[in-house]
Amino acid sequence: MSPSKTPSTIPEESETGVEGGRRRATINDIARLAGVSKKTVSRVINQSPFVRDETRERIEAVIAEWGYAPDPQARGLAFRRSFLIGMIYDNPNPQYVVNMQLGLLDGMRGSGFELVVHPCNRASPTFLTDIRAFVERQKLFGVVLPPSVSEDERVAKLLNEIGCAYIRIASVELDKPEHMIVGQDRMGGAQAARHIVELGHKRIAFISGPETFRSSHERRGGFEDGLAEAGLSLSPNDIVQGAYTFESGVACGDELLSRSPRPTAIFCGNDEMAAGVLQSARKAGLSVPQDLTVVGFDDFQIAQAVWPPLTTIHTPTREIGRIAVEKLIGDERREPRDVTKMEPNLVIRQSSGPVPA
Amino acid sequence: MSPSKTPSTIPEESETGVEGGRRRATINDIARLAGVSKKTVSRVINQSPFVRDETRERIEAVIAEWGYAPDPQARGLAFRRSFLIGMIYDNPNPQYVVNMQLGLLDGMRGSGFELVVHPCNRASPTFLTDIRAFVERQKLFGVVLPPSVSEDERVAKLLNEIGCAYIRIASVELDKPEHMIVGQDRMGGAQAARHIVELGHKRIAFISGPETFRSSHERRGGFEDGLAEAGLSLSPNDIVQGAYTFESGVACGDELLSRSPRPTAIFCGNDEMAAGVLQSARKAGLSVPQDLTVVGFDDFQIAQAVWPPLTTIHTPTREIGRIAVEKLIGDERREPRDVTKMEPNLVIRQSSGPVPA
DNA sequence: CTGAAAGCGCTTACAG
DNA sequence: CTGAAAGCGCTTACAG
Repeated sequence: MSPSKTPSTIPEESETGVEGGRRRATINDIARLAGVSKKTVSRVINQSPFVRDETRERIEAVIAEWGYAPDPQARGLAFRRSFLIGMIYDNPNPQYVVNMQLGLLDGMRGSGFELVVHPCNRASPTFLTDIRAFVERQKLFGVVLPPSVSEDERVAKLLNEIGCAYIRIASVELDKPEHMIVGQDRMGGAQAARHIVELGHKRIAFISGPETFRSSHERRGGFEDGLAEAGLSLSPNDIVQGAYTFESGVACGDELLSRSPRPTAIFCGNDEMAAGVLQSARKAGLSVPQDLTVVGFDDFQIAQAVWPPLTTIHTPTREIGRIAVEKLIGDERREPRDVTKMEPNLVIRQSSGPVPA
Repeated sequence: MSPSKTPSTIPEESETGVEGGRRRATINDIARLAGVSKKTVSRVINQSPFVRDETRERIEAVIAEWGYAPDPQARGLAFRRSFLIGMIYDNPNPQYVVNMQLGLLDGMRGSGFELVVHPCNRASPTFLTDIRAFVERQKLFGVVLPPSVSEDERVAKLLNEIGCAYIRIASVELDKPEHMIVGQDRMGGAQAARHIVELGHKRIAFISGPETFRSSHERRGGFEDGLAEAGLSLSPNDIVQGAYTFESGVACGDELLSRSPRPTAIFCGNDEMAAGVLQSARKAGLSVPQDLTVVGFDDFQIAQAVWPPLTTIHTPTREIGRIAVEKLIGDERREPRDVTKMEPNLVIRQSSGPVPA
């Protein structure tokens, strides 16, 4: 087909080179077999437009035949950037972490990128140093930051300084559009409020997440927005501070349910706390939803594992992860990189019902 | 201190090179600054004994001063092996996955290795091809296989063929000692049996995990061992097949509790199913532990989130992860690489109690 | 549209 | 105990 300077075989190949072959093909092998220079093969790999169609097709055929895939380490060394994407997170919820990882992997499937996970601790004295060492040493292509580390301005500043691409996943827009995926927790809070209002409740309480999570404020704010639409509002007394944990849900539930008159509906900042309230209600001898309506947020596994199954606000965590990666590795020329917004939605199960007569 | 052939500075360094420095030091910089060849620096990095103490100290001082860390990509390219460790898994439990990841990261802290996660699906037609491509392309240093993918002999065979180091985490020894970490689920099953027997139960049932998980068999076998110690045994009728899911726990609970006479104690293959049985008991109007004793396995988060909190068998997932990595990257000369065994242990909470009068 | 040279930051033989 | 040369598998200038 075309002259090749050396024999058209790969040294040491005893079998097919694909199945059970001893040595993987390199760019040199492909170049030789296709009768071109390695630079031209490189152009094909990197989708350069400056290759004649005929040449490209010939090279692509050889690549396919040999099952060649460029070595990410060599490519990374030359590019001065690896093909690794870091997930840096401090979210304590296993379900969230796993869903997010699956979403990120969805987004990089077939791209040649790999996911490197990096839990962190914002309270650690080496917090920023650790992240910097991780990113610089691995020459990460980019990082994805879920809440609450996504809300830390120091991290964003650091990443900008060292020139590392990043996506922040948060409940509000806290950075330039190209860096943001917004979960719109506020909208979810309003959905919960409308549902509770429609059921006729008036004595309504809210269990908030920790102050340090932006989502705590958004979910509360949205809830108040939704109540306001019906002319209702939350007094400071109606808001109790939890910690997004099951135990804190129990404690907050205990406090709210001991009041007189007690609330007929409680909206919780997440499912864990809602599950805690369910347990608190049981201890108090109250039936859900007959005596008390409980609404959660997130729609993680626990929402369906408790009894009764929780009415909650579903957040599309996995989809958010996929879109985050696509935004990170995506084709810059494809579209203006505006902020990406995701919508939560209400899932009605059995923990919510009409206000008791 | 010693002659250096070129000026003792790093080009382009405008600041300290550590904080806010523009360029990271390379092996060449260190060699020049220490007045040695890069090969000698390489010897220090790789802990070669053939370096004079004085030389080593001088080089180490320069390395520390500049905060130099070798580039993993360049090192990997030369070594023909990356510094990435893969976790290949198909375990459906988020808590297990996260705990295992944390354990693996514990084991690699400070080592320069990074963790690349790779969920897989044993039912996929490209299952083995995917794993092969992942391992070969990334030139993985090694992989850790938790259950149930750890139980797949095809994967072990593939890894052996392509010469990739691996550790299998399983409930029994299914490979050479150097490849195994054994969870000893059998022992845990026996612990559950002894606890139930001590409480005086005679009508005892077992809800098994899926046939495809080795742990299902081990947990049952251990449970039967423990019962046998007290002269008790399980008839085929006392064993119901679940699927390690909450829903399957509900279904199996429904079946067992509709029998007459019904069992007074149910041992479940994992916590998820035990939580399902709790829900089933509630539907049937039974109190736990007054009317029914329920015992789980794993001691994941859900064990404490349900009501009553579950008596269960704690498995040290995170520790197992740490030890798996240590075994993988550990110093070969340190010790004979025998099989590593981990012990589960009984955690008594409120779902178990004396047999009803 | 294509290629020869130099380089990314390390290590492996091979000498001494 | 130490070093100069060659190479790992790619890409970036620079030519043509």
